[in-house]
Amino acid sequence: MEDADKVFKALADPSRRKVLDLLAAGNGQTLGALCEHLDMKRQSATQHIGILVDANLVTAVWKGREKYHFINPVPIYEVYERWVKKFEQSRLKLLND
Amino acid sequence: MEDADKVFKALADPSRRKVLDLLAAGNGQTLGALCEHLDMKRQSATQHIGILVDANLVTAVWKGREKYHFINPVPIYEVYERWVKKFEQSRLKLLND
DNA sequence: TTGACATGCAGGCAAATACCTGCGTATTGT
DNA sequence: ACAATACGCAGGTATTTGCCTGCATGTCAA
Repeated sequence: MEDADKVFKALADPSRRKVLDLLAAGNGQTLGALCEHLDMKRQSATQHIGILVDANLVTAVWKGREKYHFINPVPIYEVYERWVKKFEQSRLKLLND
Repeated sequence: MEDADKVFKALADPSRRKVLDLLAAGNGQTLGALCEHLDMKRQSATQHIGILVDANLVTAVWKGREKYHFINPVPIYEVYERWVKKFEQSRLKLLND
């Protein structure tokens, strides 16, 4: 799968976007900590986070028996570079009309 | 479904992103014209475009028996406002390290 | 050392997705 | 008028998704 596809697919789910918001609010949280705010079983959350990691939006680091999660803002910025800037011109044009 | 969800889900498919690229290259194309560049039946393309219209990323206008399609860049900009700006800070921080 | 804790792994299932085919409808040009 | 054109609508199907349950594994603390 293409990179852009992984990123968009990862972002196309409210639970996964919530994980990003949770990490933006406090980076380096464990799976358990994240689960407290997600309305699903731990194993389901693991799958969602796996998709985020695969899209390179999140990095996971083991420390003992705990797994800490960190945001990686780079892919989301690349999406902006590729998909937002392109349409920015026509948006501004639209505002002038 | 939430607005952001519709937009992200719409963007989470390479064929639909291709439609946006096609319209960015030439706004106001008919379904038939778009289909020439999409590797699927017209009816399938219609479904994809329906999702783009529902996400308000594309507007369709009938003229006789032809249907013309136009990009609407606003939702994609709102996604930027909500999801890119937020992580911009941590990205710049990352670049400094 | 042993029990509690944090997480992984495998499999099952209902719903959503992304295609398809077949047919119907409105518009256009001859 | 009528055939070709541009498109919609309905339904069927294989695959993917998002959740679950049950069990296994590794780590920490008493």
